[in-house]
Amino acid sequence: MASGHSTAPTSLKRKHLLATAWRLFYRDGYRAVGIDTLLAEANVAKMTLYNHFPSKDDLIVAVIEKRSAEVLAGVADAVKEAGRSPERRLLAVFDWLRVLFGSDEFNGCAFVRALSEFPETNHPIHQAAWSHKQSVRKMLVRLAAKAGAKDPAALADAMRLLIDGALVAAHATRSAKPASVARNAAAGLLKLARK
Amino acid sequence: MASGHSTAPTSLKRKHLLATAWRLFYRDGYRAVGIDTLLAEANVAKMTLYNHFPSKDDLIVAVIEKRSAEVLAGVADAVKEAGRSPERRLLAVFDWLRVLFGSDEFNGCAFVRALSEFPETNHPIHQAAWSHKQSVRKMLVRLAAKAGAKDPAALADAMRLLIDGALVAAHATRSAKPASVARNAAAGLLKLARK
DNA sequence: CGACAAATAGACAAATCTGTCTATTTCGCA
DNA sequence: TGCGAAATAGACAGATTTGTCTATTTGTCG
Repeated sequence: MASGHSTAPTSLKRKHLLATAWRLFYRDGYRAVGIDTLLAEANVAKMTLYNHFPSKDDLIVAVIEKRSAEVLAGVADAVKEAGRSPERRLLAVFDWLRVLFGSDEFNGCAFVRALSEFPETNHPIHQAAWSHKQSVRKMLVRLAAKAGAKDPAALADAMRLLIDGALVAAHATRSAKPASVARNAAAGLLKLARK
Repeated sequence: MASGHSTAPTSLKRKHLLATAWRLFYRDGYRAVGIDTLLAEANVAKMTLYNHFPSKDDLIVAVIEKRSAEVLAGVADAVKEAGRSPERRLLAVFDWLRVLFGSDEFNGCAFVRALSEFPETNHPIHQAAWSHKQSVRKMLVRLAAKAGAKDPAALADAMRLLIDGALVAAHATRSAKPASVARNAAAGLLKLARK
């Protein structure tokens, strides 16, 4: 095995390609951005791309998985910063959302948009995007359980609806308000779920 | 003005094009379906299409507006069939969703998918799709007010999040369960909103 | 320096995209 | 039957799509 640069997933070029692909795909759409545009923007040769990724679809899947890891880490951080109160920890997701919505680069949910652009359930990109939503759900179930919900899975399911709905609304309105709406609703549902 | 066939919005060819476009766009995606594919499927000449619609984007907008009218009428029907109870009328939206999710052709929310495929806020297609969501919101505000919510707009906003979240989840899972999850959550929120 | 892997530019394929144009035929209606 | 609009097939433009291939250069490390 070679050491310095290789086609391994640690390659610098690969990381650069992933970063550029994320930026363009998220800004304009997965289908809307062509390979040539990406290569020009990244200043990378075409064969380098196809050396690291078998196809554009594989690149998209890699971008989604990378983004998923970042989001999960970001939310976990927000939970950690929320302190010890189980209720505050559960609702920290919506604080994270509020910050996200306030960002200039925010352009909707990359995963919802992937599900939309590749509507076929069996499509690898669709599955990668949904896999992320399932990971979020798992986190929500844990937090809901610690917050005293009688049926943590049910509360997590409802919260997921609020989150995805807020992502859609914030995208279209360019406003952070849906984060507050969702947070208030989730707080109410938690109250009911504890009784 | 001519009578029988014309380029007026009542044209038979135009309706046929809209119906075929809806079917293909909704199944495979707005960008994914090319003009040639649509024309072949509809058995219509290219110049006929461009005689009725200035561009593909205009066609997509027309498809979305047509679908919006159908959805609003369908939901209104569901509300009417729900009887007199204001609470049941408000929650009728979720019964309509359950039926939608159970359909074999269901493939996610055409409007969420349009927002996703055309993420730019100013884009006419994006605006047409969001305009539908605003119409739904107006309906929800009215129903929420009659159901006794202290802040009908706030309840409607929360319900919209639940609805859009359910549409996304039902798309990815091919299940009608999100309709029940959303309905239960909405019923809980209504209870809280009445106090 | 020598060797080898990685990255490069760019041609190329074969298909597809939206939209335009023309010449012809079909169709409805008076 | 004949007028005029509507629809047709099909060529065409010009750009763009993903992916392959080759020949060359760059870069790194022993």
